[in-house]
Amino acid sequence: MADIPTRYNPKETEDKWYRYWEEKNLFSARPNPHKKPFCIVIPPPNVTGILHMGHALNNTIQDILIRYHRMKGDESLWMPGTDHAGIATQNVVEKKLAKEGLKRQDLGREKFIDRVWQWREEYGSTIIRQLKKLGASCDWGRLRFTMDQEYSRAVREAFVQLWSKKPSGLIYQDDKVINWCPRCQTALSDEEAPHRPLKGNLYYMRYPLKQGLSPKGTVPAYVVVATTRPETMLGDTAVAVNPNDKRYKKLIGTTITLPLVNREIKIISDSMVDMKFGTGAVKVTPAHDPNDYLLGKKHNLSFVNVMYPDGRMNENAGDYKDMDRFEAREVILEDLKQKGLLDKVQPHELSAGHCYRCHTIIEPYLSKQWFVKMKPLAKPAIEAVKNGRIKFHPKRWTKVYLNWMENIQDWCISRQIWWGHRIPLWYCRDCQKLALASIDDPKECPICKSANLKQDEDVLDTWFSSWLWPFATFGWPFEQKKGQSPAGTVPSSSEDLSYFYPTSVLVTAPEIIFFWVARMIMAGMEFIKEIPFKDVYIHGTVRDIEGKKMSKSLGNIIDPLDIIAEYGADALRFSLISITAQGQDVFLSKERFEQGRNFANKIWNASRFIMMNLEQQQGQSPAGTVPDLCVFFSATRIGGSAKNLGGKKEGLGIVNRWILSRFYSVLKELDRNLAAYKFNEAANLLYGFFWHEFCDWYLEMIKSDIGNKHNQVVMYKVLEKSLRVLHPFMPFITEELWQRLQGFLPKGTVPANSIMIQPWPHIQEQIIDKKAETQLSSLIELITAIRNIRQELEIPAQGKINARIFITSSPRKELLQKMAVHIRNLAGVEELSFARGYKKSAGTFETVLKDMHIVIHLSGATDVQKHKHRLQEKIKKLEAEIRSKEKLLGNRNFVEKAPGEIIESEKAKLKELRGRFKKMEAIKDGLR
RNA sequence: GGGCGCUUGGCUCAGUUGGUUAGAGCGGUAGAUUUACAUUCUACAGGUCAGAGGUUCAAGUCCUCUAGCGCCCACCA
Repeated sequence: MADIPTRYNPKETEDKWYRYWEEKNLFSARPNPHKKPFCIVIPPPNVTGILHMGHALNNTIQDILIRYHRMKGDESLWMPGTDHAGIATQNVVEKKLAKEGLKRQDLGREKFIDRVWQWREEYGSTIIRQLKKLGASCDWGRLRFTMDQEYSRAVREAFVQLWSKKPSGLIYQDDKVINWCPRCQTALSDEEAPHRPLKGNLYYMRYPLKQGLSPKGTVPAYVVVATTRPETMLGDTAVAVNPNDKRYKKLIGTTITLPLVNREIKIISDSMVDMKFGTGAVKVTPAHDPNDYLLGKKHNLSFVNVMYPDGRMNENAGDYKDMDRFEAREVILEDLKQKGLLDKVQPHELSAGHCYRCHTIIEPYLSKQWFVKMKPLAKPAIEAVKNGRIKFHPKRWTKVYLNWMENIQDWCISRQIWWGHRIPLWYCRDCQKLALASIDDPKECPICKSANLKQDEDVLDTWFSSWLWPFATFGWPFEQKKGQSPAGTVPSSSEDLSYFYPTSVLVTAPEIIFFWVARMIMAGMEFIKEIPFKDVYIHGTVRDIEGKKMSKSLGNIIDPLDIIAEYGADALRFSLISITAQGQDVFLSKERFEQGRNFANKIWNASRFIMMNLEQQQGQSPAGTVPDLCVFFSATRIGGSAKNLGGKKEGLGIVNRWILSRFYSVLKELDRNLAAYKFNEAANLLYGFFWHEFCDWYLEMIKSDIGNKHNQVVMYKVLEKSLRVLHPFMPFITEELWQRLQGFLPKGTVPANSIMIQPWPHIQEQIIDKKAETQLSSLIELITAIRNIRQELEIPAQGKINARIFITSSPRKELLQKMAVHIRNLAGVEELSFARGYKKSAGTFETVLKDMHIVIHLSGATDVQKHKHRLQEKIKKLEAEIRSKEKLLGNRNFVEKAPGEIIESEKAKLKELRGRFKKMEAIKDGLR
């Protein structure tokens, strides 16, 4: 077949087939009562996202599952979409504005939001295009966006439901110290402010007592407090000590004059104070520390906020007003030093929250925010996992989930940004009351009927919309929906939801468990009263070869799109999967992708070879015109029983029976691995089977008689089925080759559309032939042994050797005789003979292999010493093995307690080893 | 302070419920090639499975402890 190039070129196939699949609408899924549903909702990437290796891994896994189930006959839906990613997207657009010298405030809220939408029109589909490059078979007709009108309605619905939950709503507003990002200028949830270690200092500051030194010197002049954030001292409203601390007992209730601001504050006592830390006296800043906030509440302290939202000091900071918080720190320290109030400075490792979007150090900040009460939501979500309705894979994540859920804190959901779902609460400007929470924009105040209403300024946390993803994407809520979509297009009732929900599996990374997985479970239980998914598969994090997380700032990124361009999407997918052990992190280097590329090329060339030979047998005309082959193809109908082949299975010949048996044995294991989410094992299984068994042994063996009809049929069948089972892993190359193979189908058979909708091969137990598998592995062993001697003795490849095989069992002898042609061809043996009884002859080189004694006759000189040396080494190994077996079998405990079959096999093994040892010794002694 | 993961040939990693001689890819060494594929083929070398103890007839695999590395959570100012 002259038109098949010798190398696989992904560029010529990938886009072509992706377009084809989309045109044929092969990704779409609709409720089908005759099929089982299988559904995955995609973790919606940010609209600002560009495909990174984490995405590539995450989506390859999902695509494998979806394609696998689609082929297995499930109605398989992969629901796609993107996330509006409030803060991230707003930041991107603000940066763009900054280049024009503008701030978002210059535009105003509405115009700014218009700009964001504009931005999303232009760039928002980048990630979708990239997912397509990867081969993702999402049902794109259903693409959702969390800011879509329909979706936004779901968000409001969820808010209002929680708000109006009986007996008391689950949403409340409160003044609390929350995580504040001074750069993004918004509140964040605890999850959005991960703690990172920070090198800093512990500053010991002297706070003078108001009464000063007592006459007898029994009271000190000052109390020393330690802090890592000196700038917050401007907001101190107390100093706290432990009530049991003898050092400070007398001072409790006395007054301190706070330096620099000269505020009078009290020394209070609280058991929360750790006597062992610092000086045992702690400054209390209720407006800038969550602990101090609690103390402040408990002891009725005043709350002095000393910062503007942007992290500069405010009017409460006196002389330090308008300084940045870290600049103020330095100046304050200097001023304290001047006054002799800086006691000492110690280096100190601390950890501080960082904004997960811009990495700025979080300021604990007192402000009025909206919260969701989480305990009531967590309860059923904990139950769903505890009773096994939702399972984590690997299991260990269950504990992580439960631990978090059982200690869950209320969720701060208000954000002081513009891009997002605005909180659906309205206030009346006239009666000055909170008017209502509503799904639709209200026209008037329900209390005073005024139309002068104002909506809350804040937007909701992005995750407040994502947690609804598994059902909001199906059009929830339904009852309020008016009007159906045009007949026969997208079902707009709850039909989809009731068919596909609960979804089958959620695939994501560990860092998303709290943000999203846990919350989706809570939302599912709360709003649908049903779990959102049955399985959660947590895969590892993609790291660079040194174990660092890949990130732009570290500059260690391997761009999946570069890999696709260089090696192809299939290579990217296959390599990623084959190195990703279940749930373990992935350490990546570019070279890793060569394996995938090489494998793709191997598949390509094996197919090329087979097609060339099918064609050669059939002349240049389309294959199906050769009647003989037609008969065979129709007799064997894909998936048909091998018994139909040429009358009976035996007629196929042992090599064909072997490869068919291996295929189905591998298939069995493949199914097992996929069901257990062991993708790497599945991939490596296919790799080993296709490359080493099918190409290196099977094709090499049938090569010499490739025109044989049995060989023709079997090589075709195994190739065709291998392509199918490889398809979920490597969709593009398998489609390309499978389409080419269609040309060999008998005339009149209508070729199917695409490999992706072919049935997944059924396991055919009657074709699995363990006897043939054993026989072939013994043949392979024999051939390998002869090759080994050959190379050991440095016999050139063209050098002729003759071999005589002594074998006592006559059925085994007959069998080997039948396969003699393979021994000749693959081991390069010219004259081959078999005999039952061993006879010593001169000028030979020998080795012993289980029940076979191999004698090689050579012409020409060879290195006898080398051979002898190697023999000696093998004998040594044998001796060691024999000794350990003897010891084992000599152990009374073993003989009494081990299962009979184990003992028997050990005995047989020992016998065989002893026999082999004897023969090897004899061979060695025969050598001079 | 809790929790989790990892430690297996030069490198990167697999190893199901304990049961023959612990596997793969890359790298190394030696050889092959007008043959489907040099993105190839063949053969070889290389491992006391981090350390110690325990359970067991039998441990890379189960238990305990130790060491090193990594991650997550937590209000040590």
